[in-house]
Amino acid sequence: MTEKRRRDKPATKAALLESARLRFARDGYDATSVRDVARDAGVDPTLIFRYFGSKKQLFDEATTTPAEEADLLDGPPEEMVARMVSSVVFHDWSRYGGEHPLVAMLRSSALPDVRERIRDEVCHEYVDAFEKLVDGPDAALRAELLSAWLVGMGILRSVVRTPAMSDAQATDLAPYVEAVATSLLGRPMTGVATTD
Amino acid sequence: MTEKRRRDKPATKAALLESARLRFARDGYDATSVRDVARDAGVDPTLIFRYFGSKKQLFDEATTTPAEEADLLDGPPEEMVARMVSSVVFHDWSRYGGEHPLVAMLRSSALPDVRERIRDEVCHEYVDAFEKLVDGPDAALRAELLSAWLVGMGILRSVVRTPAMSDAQATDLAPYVEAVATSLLGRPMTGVATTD
DNA sequence: TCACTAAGTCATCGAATGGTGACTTCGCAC
DNA sequence: GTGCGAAGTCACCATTCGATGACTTAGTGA
Repeated sequence: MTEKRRRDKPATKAALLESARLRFARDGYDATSVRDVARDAGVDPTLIFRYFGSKKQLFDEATTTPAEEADLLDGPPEEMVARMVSSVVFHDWSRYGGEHPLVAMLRSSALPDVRERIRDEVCHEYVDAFEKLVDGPDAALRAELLSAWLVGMGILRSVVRTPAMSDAQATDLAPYVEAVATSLLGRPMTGVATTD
Repeated sequence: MTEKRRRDKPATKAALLESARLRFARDGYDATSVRDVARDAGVDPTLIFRYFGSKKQLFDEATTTPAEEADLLDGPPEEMVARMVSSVVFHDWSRYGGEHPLVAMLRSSALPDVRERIRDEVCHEYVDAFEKLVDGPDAALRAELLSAWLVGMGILRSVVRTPAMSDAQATDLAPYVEAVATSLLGRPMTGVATTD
């Protein structure tokens, strides 16, 4: 990250985005200065304004999830919750400071549009998917209650670093994922995902 | 809050703490300036340093939960989870910007000692209490999984403002609280609390 | 080789930040 | 009333913040 780059705008932008992603995730928007980001990237701070316009626009660009991850909707429906748990809790998010981007973004949730982006992502990525699986009444509420569990697990594992959640493996959680998902969705779910 | 106070140190300190509590909860540590807090309290900014020493010490003093709330451990054990849900999700936290202090403090979780304080509070206030109720193996993990659900519910309701959770009443949640708590703790629990 | 353009640097701005010490004024005991 | 100590005010400091515009340098195509 610090090795000298020959003059190369795309590579410099990429380096800035990478540093920004990490800093903003780990320290939040306000605690991160453009000078910090530039120093991490080994780049002159003014390039941030040259390339992104402002600190806020750098933040926006750095924290929009790149939809890089394989779509979690693929695969057997009865494994969906297990797949989501695997993504939120067990995926390697070291590029985001060790937390799921959604969880990291909570640290910048004083910015009103960040709240909105979190809401959109939670709803579209998790609630909507769960809602279709609910068998019974209160589909929206039950889907949100399950989403809340995922968010909470991510937070307890990576932010709060509660002992049992920090040490847990996917197989440890499987039976409880199965039980709670089955209970909340009202249809049989399994706690293990075939793909990671 | 803005009405003139005759010279009264305790009242001035109290006003500063009240403003600080709200600002720090709503905007986080870094986005809150001592001048903001002082202005809200109708007080000269330098009094903050006079009375609290530094911004950080003001934060610490303002955000230590005053153990004011009735002890959640009182009451029938089978209602404990329902009581906790009622506290985290439905209690009026307007003094903290509308969020449970634990949830609000996540916004300042870039500060390492804040993380520790969150962990301590989650463990002592929720995990420990739940752990004693678990009937079966994995007591610690299952207690944390239930705590994670509470934290997630608080976040989805007050920070993310997901539609169903925002509109939900305690009675809407009761059957699901009962089912999930019973499932995770391995013993029959009830979803309604006799006291608020 | 040389000039032109894009990439990167430099000096600097004004505002805001946390923090300090000397000063003034209020309120109460006598 | 009058001191005197506490409560509150004022001027100010060093630093850092986001941001700007003029400048220099490197790479490339002709």
